[in-house]
Amino acid sequence: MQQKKETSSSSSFARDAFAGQNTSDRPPLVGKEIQRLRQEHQLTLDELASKSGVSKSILSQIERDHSNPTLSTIWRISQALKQPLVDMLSSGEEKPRFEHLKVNQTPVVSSTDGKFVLKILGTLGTVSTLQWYEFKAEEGGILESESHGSGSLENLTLVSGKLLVISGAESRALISGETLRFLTDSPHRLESLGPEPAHGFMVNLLNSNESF
Amino acid sequence: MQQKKETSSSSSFARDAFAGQNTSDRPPLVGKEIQRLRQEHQLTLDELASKSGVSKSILSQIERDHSNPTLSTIWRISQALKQPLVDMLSSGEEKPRFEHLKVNQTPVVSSTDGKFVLKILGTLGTVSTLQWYEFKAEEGGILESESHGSGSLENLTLVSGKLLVISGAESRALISGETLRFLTDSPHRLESLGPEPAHGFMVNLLNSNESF
DNA sequence: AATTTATGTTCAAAATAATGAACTTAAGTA
DNA sequence: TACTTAAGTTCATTATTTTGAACATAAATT
Repeated sequence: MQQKKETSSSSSFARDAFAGQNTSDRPPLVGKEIQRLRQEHQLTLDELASKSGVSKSILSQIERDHSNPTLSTIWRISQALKQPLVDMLSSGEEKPRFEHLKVNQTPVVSSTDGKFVLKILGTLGTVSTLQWYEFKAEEGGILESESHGSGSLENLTLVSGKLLVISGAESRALISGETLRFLTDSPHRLESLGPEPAHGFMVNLLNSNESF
Repeated sequence: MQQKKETSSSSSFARDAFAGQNTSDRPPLVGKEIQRLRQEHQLTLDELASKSGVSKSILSQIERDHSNPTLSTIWRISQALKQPLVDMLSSGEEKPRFEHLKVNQTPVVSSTDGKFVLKILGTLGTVSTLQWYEFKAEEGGILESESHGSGSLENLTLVSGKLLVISGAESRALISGETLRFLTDSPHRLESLGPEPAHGFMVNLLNSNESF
């Protein structure tokens, strides 16, 4: 340590090890994110320093990516900024922020007569436990479904039109604006009553616990 | 430098700053996790050292939580173990609970100017991990949201109108029929571009540290 | 303009993380 | 048993982070 680094502004850290954006082969650059959060919280370096217990000089350097902070340092900063440590680190990482599905990329299922159209808007869960849809059905359009498995739940909101929902032995008629939540552990059926087309959304929880 | 630490086995780091489990007021202890991963990969300290470029002595200390690694060190280790840096750090962290979520329980939320109306259609999950909405917004209607937490995902489908979505530094314009899936771990904003009112549907996954 | 005040940056020194070599310990083998 | 090999730990040294104080800069006040 007799051999000091040249000077902070030309530290080997920023120049050699971490220069440039975090294009996947370098540790994340947390500087910008920390600065953003600090300013969002309306804190000065002095204030953040006292809140976090990290000296203001190192804060200044970290924000400018002139230092390679220690785990404990990052952690103390994240605490002071009430930000999960993990978020702060991943903020610099390139994550797919948006996934934009154009009109023609949205999967569409329609009944054989074409009167009932179901657009699959999304799915979640490794074993497909959740799916949501938009549907449009002209008068007489029918969607028949098998059982989705024990405990499965369908949440249906009708935006416009009239709809008859039959599940098991029961049935309900829905009018515009209403929401129905029902079990789909048996075959069920949706039918547009018209005269105007039915339009709505569904969120389905598919229970895949095959443990019964 | 003249004043050396006593000896690594009684380093002030482990004893004072990081002793005990990570019960929320200390930086995460990554040692156990790194060791687990290394052994899972059937690597010796020497092998991991050469793969990661981190010296084996410091690896040994880090695994025993006798050192407070640098961001770049943790990162190089995570690369060698093919483990997302964030996962390695969060393994010891306690998961953020979401009691503090201010998502309104009221069925309908509207912006102050009344131009953006959000209908809460439903919720699922014991800790409110899933919510879905219908929204309608006339031209200029704006919905501002805080971060929903790390890993949170918003799935937005526009039925009609035009909508501008801004999340973090990025933004997208949506036209009728399109779907956008984006991360909501930072403040974000929806704006109806008009002239016709925007109408759509959202499914939000409010998740802690699931990697979707 | 001169002074204060607030904010951020740089500097020398101190603390500590990282390195490579030497040292243990244990397991296998002649 | 002695010898070798393999894996991990400790040691002395080197490289860096971190600190606190001094410095710079800009904005506000007298």
